[in-house]
Amino acid sequence: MTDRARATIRDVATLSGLSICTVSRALRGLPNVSLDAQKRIEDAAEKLGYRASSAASRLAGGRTGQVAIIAPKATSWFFAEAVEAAEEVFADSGLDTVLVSLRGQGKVRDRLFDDPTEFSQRVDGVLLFGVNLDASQVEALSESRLAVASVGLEGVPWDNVGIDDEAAAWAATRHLLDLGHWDLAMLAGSEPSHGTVTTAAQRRAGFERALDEEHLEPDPDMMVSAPSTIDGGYQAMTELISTRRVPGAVFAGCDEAAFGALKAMREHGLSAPKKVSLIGIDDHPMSSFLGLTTVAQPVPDQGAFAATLLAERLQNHDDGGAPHDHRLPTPLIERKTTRRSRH
Amino acid sequence: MTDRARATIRDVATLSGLSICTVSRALRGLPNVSLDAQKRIEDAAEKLGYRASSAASRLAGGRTGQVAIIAPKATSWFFAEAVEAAEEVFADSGLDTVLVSLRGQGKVRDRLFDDPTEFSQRVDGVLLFGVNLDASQVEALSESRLAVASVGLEGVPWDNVGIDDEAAAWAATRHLLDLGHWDLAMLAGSEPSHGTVTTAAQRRAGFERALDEEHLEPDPDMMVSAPSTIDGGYQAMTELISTRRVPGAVFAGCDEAAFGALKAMREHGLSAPKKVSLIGIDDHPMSSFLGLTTVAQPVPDQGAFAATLLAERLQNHDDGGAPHDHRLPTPLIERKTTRRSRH
DNA sequence: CTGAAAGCGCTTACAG
DNA sequence: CTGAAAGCGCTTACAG
Repeated sequence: MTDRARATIRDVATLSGLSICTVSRALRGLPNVSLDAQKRIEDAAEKLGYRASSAASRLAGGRTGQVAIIAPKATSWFFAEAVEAAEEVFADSGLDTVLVSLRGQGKVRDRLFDDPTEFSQRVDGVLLFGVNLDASQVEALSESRLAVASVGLEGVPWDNVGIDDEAAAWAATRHLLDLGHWDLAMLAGSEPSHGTVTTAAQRRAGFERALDEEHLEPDPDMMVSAPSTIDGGYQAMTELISTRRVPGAVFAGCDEAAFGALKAMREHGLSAPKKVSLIGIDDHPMSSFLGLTTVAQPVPDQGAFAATLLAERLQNHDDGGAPHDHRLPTPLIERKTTRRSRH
Repeated sequence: MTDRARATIRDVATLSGLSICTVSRALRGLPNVSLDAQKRIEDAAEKLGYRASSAASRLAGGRTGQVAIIAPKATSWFFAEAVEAAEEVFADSGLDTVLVSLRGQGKVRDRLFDDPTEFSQRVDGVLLFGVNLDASQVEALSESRLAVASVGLEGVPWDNVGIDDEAAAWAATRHLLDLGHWDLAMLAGSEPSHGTVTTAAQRRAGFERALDEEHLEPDPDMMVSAPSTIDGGYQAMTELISTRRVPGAVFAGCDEAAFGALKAMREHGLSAPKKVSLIGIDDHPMSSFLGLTTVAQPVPDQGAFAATLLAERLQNHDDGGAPHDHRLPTPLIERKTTRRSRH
């Protein structure tokens, strides 16, 4: 193109009749600019369609106008939705978003986080999606000049947004118990479900707490570990049915595992809720299609909220007070795979 | 952090005993550098962990080291997978990827593409995913200094990767015909399926061509338009069954529509392939789970291939010859929703 | 409240 | 093949 030359700060200075440096101050909302100057500068900038060069600005020690979104995997339903929502918020805040997928590889993560300088050169802040860092990485990051926020982490020294996995699992189990089921099995995630190591463990804890409240002893045979995938759920449920026993109800640690379980049940002539009640967690887009009862987690909301917090910190030059851990609600959505026990 | 100062080009120059400008040339692979100098510079850069500042480099008129991935929507299965694959290729080529989601809104697209200067300031190239541009936007983009590549477009003056939608639809229909079905219905996409206006139309054309080859007249009643979503397929199939007639076989313009069709059939006591044979296109991750026969399109491959072409253009300073339109194969995957007609 | 000067780390002609 | 100089468009102290 044609790239008709963009207006520079010098053009704005000339047009407004003020110096470059006053323009710079005015446009960044810094103090020590008279009302009159401010107005003339804004008018000039507007008329010229001026937009600061991010490269020049960054080089001179200012902002890049960019944030990084870092996720273990961009293809999963969860991340795709959360990332899109976050990107939208950033775009509305005038920030470009750099996407960094860890591809599920710890080594990519470590290369990146062992030296946050890598980032601080190109972005103003990072939004972490379920990326588990070790203590020294957390420290390095929080001491960097970067603004940080995350989704689905625990005990981090920056703004975090997530759900209460333990409570969600408890609610799911509680639903089963309330329907009169006491012979419960759990398809428990055996690995980071959204990259967060703790998710699976917490969901298991919620399950156990609900049983405990009813003075029910969890049957080890009924706790089967399953990767948080359709196939994982399929394998686990198949194993349960064919080598152990058919429980009265099943709590799948995530919806995708529940889908697999559904398939395994069907293959064994069992159906939900007729023979077995089945509940999941997540409210995957396919869940309503399959009629799966589940405990929903708000996915775009988590991404958007965390992005908003990060954008605000950036706007306020990071003095937004102490970091906060936000837990979003997880409503139970009763559909067709659970019903009252006949016992 | 601590941000221990990064090595600059000056450090590399000092350590290697050469001038800044020779270092700059050497590191960018430009000619006019002696073998000896080249080696000393590379060693020094390596030892210092030197990486050029993208801001400085950009400001001085060089590269940004960034590419933009522009997609209508980051949440759909197709884009999530293709984008991730592309991001991976870019990362391996040392490029950061800026994610831009159009959120399905034409106005966001137009604001962006009516003035590509917007981009050229921050990225070296753009990868378009099914983003339909009008003629003047295409021209502006191709005349810009940006390298461009795309997935799923048609007749554009840059590298493009996609599938042959018409041929894929033909193959799907052919499969039905080969099974002895002649009473065919199509659930035809009524809108941009992946942002590309032409996808739906081409799939419809492929369907019609296959019928035509058998001298079958397409029955207008059996061509029902359906948004390319589960619900779209559900509504369309419901309408077909309840207000028209039950065909012998159904070709769904995409797998998600096929899922919805499956549900509608089930609700009407019909099952595939018992009463009706059903085939889709895409090979959505859920398709194997549901046993759907389909014509697969390679999704990560399309993203990765297009990204590779773009990265190569960038590497070769864009003199890679004339742009090429690549069509990837779409194999038929026979599963459980189609079978031989009993007529 | 305002501006002249220096400098951020590169690249681009231009000499040698 | 190599290097000194100018400049990219900003921001940051520092004077006024």
